[in-house]
Amino acid sequence: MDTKTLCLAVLSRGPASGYEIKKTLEQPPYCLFQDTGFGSIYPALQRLNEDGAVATTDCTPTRRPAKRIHALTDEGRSRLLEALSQAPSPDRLRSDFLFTLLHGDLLPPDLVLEMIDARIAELEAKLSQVEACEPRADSPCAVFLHGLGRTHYGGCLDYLRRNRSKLARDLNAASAPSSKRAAE
Amino acid sequence: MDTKTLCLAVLSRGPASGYEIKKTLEQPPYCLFQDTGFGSIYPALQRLNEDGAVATTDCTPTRRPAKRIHALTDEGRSRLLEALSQAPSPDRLRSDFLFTLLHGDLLPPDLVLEMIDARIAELEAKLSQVEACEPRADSPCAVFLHGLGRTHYGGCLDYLRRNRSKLARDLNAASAPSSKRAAE
DNA sequence: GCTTACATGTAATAGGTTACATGATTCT
DNA sequence: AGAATCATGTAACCTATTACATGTAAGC
Repeated sequence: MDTKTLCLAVLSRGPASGYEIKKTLEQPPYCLFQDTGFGSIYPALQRLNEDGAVATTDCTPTRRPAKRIHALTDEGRSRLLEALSQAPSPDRLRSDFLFTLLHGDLLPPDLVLEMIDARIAELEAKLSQVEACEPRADSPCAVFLHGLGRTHYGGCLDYLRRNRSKLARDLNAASAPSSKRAAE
Repeated sequence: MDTKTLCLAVLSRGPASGYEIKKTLEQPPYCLFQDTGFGSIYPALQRLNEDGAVATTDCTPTRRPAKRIHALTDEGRSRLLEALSQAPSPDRLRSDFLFTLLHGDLLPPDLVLEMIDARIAELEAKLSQVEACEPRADSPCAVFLHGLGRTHYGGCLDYLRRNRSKLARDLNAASAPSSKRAAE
């Protein structure tokens, strides 16, 4: 999904400014599977306006960078529908954490364990963030997605918590086969 | 992680050509959280060679595009270690599927359900792919990651399978509040 | 008074993806 | 003989990130 479609999707919930779109995208559920900066949003909104997909009106002309509210047009709505109807392109995950973990054998055991602890803390934060934003009950899809998010984060968290100590043992056994110093 | 680090990591398992690196990256476990094309790999290897991080030797000089084997140098190894020791930057997931699902209320229920079925099939394929590649028992980190992958895919799959029918019901109830045609 | 949040936009850069270009070898 | 796989590389393009540039309003 390109930034234009992203903007259209957010605008389908109601008119908004570029700044507000960015804020919406920063919060769950969007922040869980998308990320975009101002540098992508503003140009996208301009092109969308040129193409007639959104109607832009200056809301606060007195203010210097006037707040520009963008509203979906019929053209924009049908474009969004079309984009959404396409077969979704495969997920793209870039995870430095997972990548590092895969090569954890090259690193000092303590460092690996620290990274896992940090990840556990992050997942806890994300999970409570997800749980905090209750989906609207009138949207079956939002409810479904909410549950999926909870399952995903909860499952990973659970795994990390339950297998951390085993990894710690195995790692220390591998790094000290004979008998180095035991504790630090 | 940029492509250069990716190449160094693959080369830490042993010398390889650019083509072989690409193949390795296409398979689990790498393919689960990374993706890179030839257009990124070959330039990266050239720069790595210029920087002295890898030693490149033409393996089959008779063949026209000679097979070029790249081997990690000490410089390359310490560079890899350094990159791996950094605090991992946050995961970046771009999921058209999740994005579409979030806006599923705008789409015909049947289309949403079809997408979920397709996703279930994809996840089944990925899970069996992950389960097929048994990690080396001597690498605690690889074993840990393998378990994490299984937990992740298994958990998502389980959720989708168990909640699909509920979503179908809710979606049809929402789209036909009174009494449209029942079946198609 | 200072800092944070609001608010928009441009320009430079870096990076990756796609398409192109070429050719050998192996399998069917 | 033809297709698929092996094998490397360049160039164009597209996109996103980053830094820059500017200014207001609200809260501390």
